[in-house]
Amino acid sequence: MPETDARRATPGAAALPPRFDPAPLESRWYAEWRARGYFHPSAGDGPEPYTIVIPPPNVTGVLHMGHALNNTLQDVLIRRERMRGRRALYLPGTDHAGIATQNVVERELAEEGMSRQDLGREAFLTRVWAWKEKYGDEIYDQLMRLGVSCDWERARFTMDEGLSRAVREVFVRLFDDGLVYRGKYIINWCPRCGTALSDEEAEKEEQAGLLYTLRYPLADRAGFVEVATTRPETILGDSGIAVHPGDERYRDLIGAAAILPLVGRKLPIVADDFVDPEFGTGAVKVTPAHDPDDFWVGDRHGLEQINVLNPDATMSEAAGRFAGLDRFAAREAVLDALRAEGLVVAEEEIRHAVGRCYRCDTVVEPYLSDQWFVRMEPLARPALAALKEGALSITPARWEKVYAHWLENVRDWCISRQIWWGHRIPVWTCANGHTFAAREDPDRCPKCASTGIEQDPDVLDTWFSSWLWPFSTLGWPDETEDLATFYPTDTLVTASEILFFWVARMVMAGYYCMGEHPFRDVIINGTVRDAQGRRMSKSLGNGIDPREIIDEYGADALRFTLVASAPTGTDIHLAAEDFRLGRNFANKLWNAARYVLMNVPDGFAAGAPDEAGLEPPDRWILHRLDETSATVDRALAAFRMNDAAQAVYDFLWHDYCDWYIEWSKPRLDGPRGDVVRGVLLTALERSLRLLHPFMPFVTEELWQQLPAALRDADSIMIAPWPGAGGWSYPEESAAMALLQQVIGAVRGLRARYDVPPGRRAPMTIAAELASDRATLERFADDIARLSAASEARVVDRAPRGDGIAGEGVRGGIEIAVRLADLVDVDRERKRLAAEIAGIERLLATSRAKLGDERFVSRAPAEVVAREREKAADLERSLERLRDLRASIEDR
RNA sequence: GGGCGCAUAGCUCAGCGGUGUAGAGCACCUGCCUUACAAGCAGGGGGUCCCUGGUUCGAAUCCAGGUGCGCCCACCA
Repeated sequence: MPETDARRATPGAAALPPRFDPAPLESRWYAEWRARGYFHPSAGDGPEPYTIVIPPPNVTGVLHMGHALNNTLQDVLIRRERMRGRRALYLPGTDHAGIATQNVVERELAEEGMSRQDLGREAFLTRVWAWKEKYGDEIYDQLMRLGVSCDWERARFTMDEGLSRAVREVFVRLFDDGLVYRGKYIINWCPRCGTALSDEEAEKEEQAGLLYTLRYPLADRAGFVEVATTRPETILGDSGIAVHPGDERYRDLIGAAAILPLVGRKLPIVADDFVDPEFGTGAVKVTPAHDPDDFWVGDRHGLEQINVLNPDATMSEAAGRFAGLDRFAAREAVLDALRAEGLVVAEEEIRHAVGRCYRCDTVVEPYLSDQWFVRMEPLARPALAALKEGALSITPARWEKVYAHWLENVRDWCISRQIWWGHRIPVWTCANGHTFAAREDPDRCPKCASTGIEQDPDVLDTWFSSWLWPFSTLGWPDETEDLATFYPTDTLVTASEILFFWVARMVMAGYYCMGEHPFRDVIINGTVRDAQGRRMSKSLGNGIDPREIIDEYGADALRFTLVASAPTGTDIHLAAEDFRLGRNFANKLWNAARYVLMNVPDGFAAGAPDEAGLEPPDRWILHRLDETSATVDRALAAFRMNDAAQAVYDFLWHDYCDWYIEWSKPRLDGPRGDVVRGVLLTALERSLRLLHPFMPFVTEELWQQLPAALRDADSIMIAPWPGAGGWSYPEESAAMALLQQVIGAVRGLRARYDVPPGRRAPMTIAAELASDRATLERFADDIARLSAASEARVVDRAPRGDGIAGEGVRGGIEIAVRLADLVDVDRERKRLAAEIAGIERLLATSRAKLGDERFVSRAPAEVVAREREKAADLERSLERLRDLRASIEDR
């Protein structure tokens, strides 16, 4: 840029290129903040703490948009509280993600032609740990690029020594309290992963299937009974038939028996309320080992449990001649055999829910096996009470109902998994059959001192460590200073999918272990979807990689766009180009700062502006700044991060840049130049602080360029959060609003009559009120300059006739311009006709309203008064337009 | 089968403690390289506020029913 004017050649301005380039400053500032220890609050005595624990991403995880949104929201809250002077702890970590991680390593092994069984348990675990050491921290690097201010010195992993101790401690406590039990139950079995899944991990999916009606002969008499099934292969495990006790059709059969085809087993016919007489034939085959309902029916009626499946979903020995077949092959084989005997009487297409493994999508099998469970009901009680007593809130509030409903109907939690990677269940059995849980690995049985002890081979569900996350990460079960300082945590931000998996269970664990809620507020963030509204997924290939967005537009752009794009809890639909919103805003801010810095001479004595020297535009922008700051505070208190982001955006772009900077231009060289400089700097500095939680990098970089006297900290990160500046100037604000309206009207007129930008026509502004006139006269030059008029003359009555076009600004104020030769008369005639018709229409509506006795008598007086004003305004406009039409026709 | 949410401009969404001619961003059109920013500036076009009914002086907004879409829960073989 030309540096002809020495005053403008400041070091600050010279350092800023006209285009904002985020990459270099992001890495520089992140390293700097970290090195200075800003992320690491101290425990013990000190200011009020504020804590957020991260929802730990899987160690196998790669940063996706969901993480980016979730962690940005948390960082916004954390950075603001830090600026407010609280000891803000954002505690990061990762989850060992049992099945997911084991799958990754098993896949690696498979490529080498090996299985985990080939390696053996010890060697396999060594290998998983090696994988974790190598790749486990990658997600941290990705989070750092987002700019999140996590305390990396406190990062935890769910299989850390400390967290493993916490897991043991809780398990043993639950065990000793009788809340852990082992039972033979129907669980969801994933044949591919070879493990049990909790109910939450088995995702139900509606799909098309066939419902077969099968005919079973009766045992001791002629005839048959018909039953329906979608899984014919399971008939091999049938051990009874159930009908509804009140079902007339089957009354005689209760107590009798049927014969299971292909097998010949005798099936007692029992009566049970669970049967829906309306569905199918009203008779149900009972397969206690392969269906959860049937399990309970069998339990009530003492029916045999016959497991016809192997863990890999091939048919077991119990399946007789079908043994060894895969379950789906067996289904066809059984059907063929039944058809051969004429026992398949109907096949019907239906839609039904099929469970699938949430990790690998394999169809899960209801499967009878020995598993460990946690009794949930006693744990759920305080978690439910917390909500009702207000110790816990969920935003958006509608999720509170969902949370409560789940807790009220909570089922026991299957916590054992038949995999190797995870916390091994701390239960041992001795040679004499004693079973016990222990905090430390024992070498003998505590009851009989037998040394022949064996540990349960299974590991715990991954969530059994993550439900302890808010306190295990702070050192529990030890009474650490961290725990005393930072627990309970304050805000938990997470996705709705894990409300039950994780959030509800954390609340339970919080009360059970700590006697206190683990966090005060739960924020449910929405799902980031693609432009078509589809969930971003690997298989669809429609995901937007946050790292690519950071590379292209910068972390600030990514953060701002995500936060500003949707209200809390609402899904966000985004295409990659949409992130230009944030990129453009960062660039706008950058250039606004460039402008200010270019116009602030070296050594400018910056300080709070002296109120006495302030003119209306100065007061207006400071007034707006205070309003914005209040809006941001209100929005953040209600966890409406999008509204807060939007408020700062609107202020900076539309108030500060569009108007105040433009006002400032001619004044900088005038006698009040330094006042304007002071206001420019003050407003910029404060809005940088307001924006910092959302866009940490660009705000820090620009803030550092400001005169040192304005900054009372080494970094904007630890600068105070802006409160009210005490700038309340409603009158000046109203005056400025009037000017903006007038300028808008003049610009509109010019555009409407195609006045070329070079042509500076004179405008006349008529204002009836003397006070309005005074304001307009005072700023006539600004009006002319900002609307590209050659002159703005202020009068009390608009001139009429002689081709003068007008534009009403509002009651009593009008803009007039002599059309002279500027206008195509024909076109203008048409335009006028349309406008007159429009106004006549509005006037008719308004008059009808005012003529309606019911409106006048029943509506509030002020509403009626406003309606009268409106009608009067319309009448005035109409009169004006008719005059104009007449004067055009004259020509 | 229950529960919850959504339906407003071509797209993504505000507005919905009731009141003047329903807003923003993107996209589109017109004119501007005005020395902070063309990643910008100024102006503009574009909407039976899903449908039906009700309450009211007045409904995008409140109520009821319907339709469509989405999510969650659930043992219909």
